[in-house]
Amino acid sequence: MSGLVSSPLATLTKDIGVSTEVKSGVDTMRGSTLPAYQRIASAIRTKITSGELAPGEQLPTEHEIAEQYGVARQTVRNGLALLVSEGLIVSQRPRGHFVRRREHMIYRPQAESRPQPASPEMDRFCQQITEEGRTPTQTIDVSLIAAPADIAQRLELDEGTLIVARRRVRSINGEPVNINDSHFPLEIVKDSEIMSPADIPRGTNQALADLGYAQDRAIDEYYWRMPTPEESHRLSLGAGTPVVMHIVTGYTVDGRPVRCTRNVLPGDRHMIVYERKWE
Amino acid sequence: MSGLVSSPLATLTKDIGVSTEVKSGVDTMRGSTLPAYQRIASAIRTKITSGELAPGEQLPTEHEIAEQYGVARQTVRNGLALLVSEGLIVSQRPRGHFVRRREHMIYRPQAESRPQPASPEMDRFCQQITEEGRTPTQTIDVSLIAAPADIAQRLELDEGTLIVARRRVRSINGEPVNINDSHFPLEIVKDSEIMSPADIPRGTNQALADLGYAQDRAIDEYYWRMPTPEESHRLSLGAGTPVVMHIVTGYTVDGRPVRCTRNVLPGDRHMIVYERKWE
DNA sequence: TGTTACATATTGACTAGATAATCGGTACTG
DNA sequence: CAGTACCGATTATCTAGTCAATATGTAACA
Repeated sequence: MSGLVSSPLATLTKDIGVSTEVKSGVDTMRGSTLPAYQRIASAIRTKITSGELAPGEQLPTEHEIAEQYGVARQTVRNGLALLVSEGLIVSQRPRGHFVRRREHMIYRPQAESRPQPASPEMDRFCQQITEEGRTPTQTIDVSLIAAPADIAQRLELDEGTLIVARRRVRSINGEPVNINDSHFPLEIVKDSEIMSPADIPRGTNQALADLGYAQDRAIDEYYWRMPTPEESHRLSLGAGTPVVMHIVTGYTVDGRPVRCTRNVLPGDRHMIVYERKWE
Repeated sequence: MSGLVSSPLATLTKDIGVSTEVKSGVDTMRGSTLPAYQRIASAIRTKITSGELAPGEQLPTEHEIAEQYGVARQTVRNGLALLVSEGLIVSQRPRGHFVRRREHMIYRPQAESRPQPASPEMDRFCQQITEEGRTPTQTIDVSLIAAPADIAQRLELDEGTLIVARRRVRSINGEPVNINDSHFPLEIVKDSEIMSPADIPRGTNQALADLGYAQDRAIDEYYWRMPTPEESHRLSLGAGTPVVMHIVTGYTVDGRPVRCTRNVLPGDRHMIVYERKWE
């Protein structure tokens, strides 16, 4: 369906992209008036970004930090909460606070419409990143629902029209990594294998093509936000990890929308890669 | 450079995509043992997502909520902090807490390599979204820097090699909306107009082409995280708004990387749109 | 030896205050 | 009428504690 299954899975151990040449932040701008909990957070943040505190390393206890800075424990807790909400540390009760490990998985939406890497650059690019051979598992659930507003708009149907929803949660090593909900107009997929909650090895896109609705174009939309509690739970997300909504609308050659897929990608486990050609 | 300037700017007043058919979350799963501050957050969250509390509307004061639930004010504050970190409400001291307004701006990376919408679907799609005619402003700053690791890797140079960094902050109505830092190998742009901190109306890509380094392909990477304090400050971000890192590497027809651009997009102001053709 | 029970350290949740900062409005003054 | 000084409401920060929950290691026990 999307690029996840068919594209190479890989992890980036190096935390690329967080600019290192950028120094000084809000913290140093008005040093004296900055509240204590922010000063504490800043100090720890600097230690993390500078590498003094390595990923996975344990922080001093709240009590120790409080003593060190001469403040109440609650003040330290406020500072740590800030770092947790930034996704820099995690709390493992009652063991302590730890610097978070971060690794990215490559997500390549184009893999569903392009069988192989299109150019040697893409090849080389993907090779620069260590590959791993892990096999994903998934659970599928198909149901008939009334089209919610956003899906209806994209499928050019009225809100509330009956459509087919094919929901999937994909996991790797038992850990869920993304939610993938595809929606189809009922009349198109009625009585087809898409209605059955079984895996379709050749892909739902091919199945759709076999029904006479081959996709010719697709529009990808992305936006990002903090997860709802429901998503946090379904994807077992920690605090401070944003999610990206990825919505794909597929069109036939006649310009008719035949598929609308909604992906939820957790921020700490994915990286999207596209290739683009000048025209 | 990127799609922002040349593509239509628009806002989505409707908060699309936040699934409405998804009910019940962690909050209702273990009602009795859930801590008070989470119960309070849950109740307010439900009022917001259900529409009972409209965007922009003011919440009761902390004192009032504390009285209503029979808890200490600090407990209410913990609950509100949760909602702030989720990006659902904002605090305007000392006026009170307000439900956050959310609107998205279309960001179309392909606009830099495709002069106009490629298909009628894309046209229609963009028209479905209200357009606005606002003019962006920008500040440019060019400097010679030692290549940081992530840029060096993509430009296939050694870390620390001198490169040209062309940094921009783009604003609309005085409000900054994105950070855009382009990097070029020094030998390519030496003594060219790209070195001057002035706007290049025809675009740096065209300028690069005029120097004999026309881009033929590009690779887009995206990943998302919570902003650093420096980014929060530069983009005047509120708490609970994640950012997307967008890294573009441009290649000539020979496969030589000639440009690496790093974009930082604040999560509450952007939506990325791609069009993709089946091949 | 293997298992169970317990002690301990640490974070999570919460209370009941105090003081500071800041916006909006009001009353006073020239 | 314009400007200024002040006041009140509200959030921000912080203190100094209490009690609860829970991994982890330790000691007792069968």
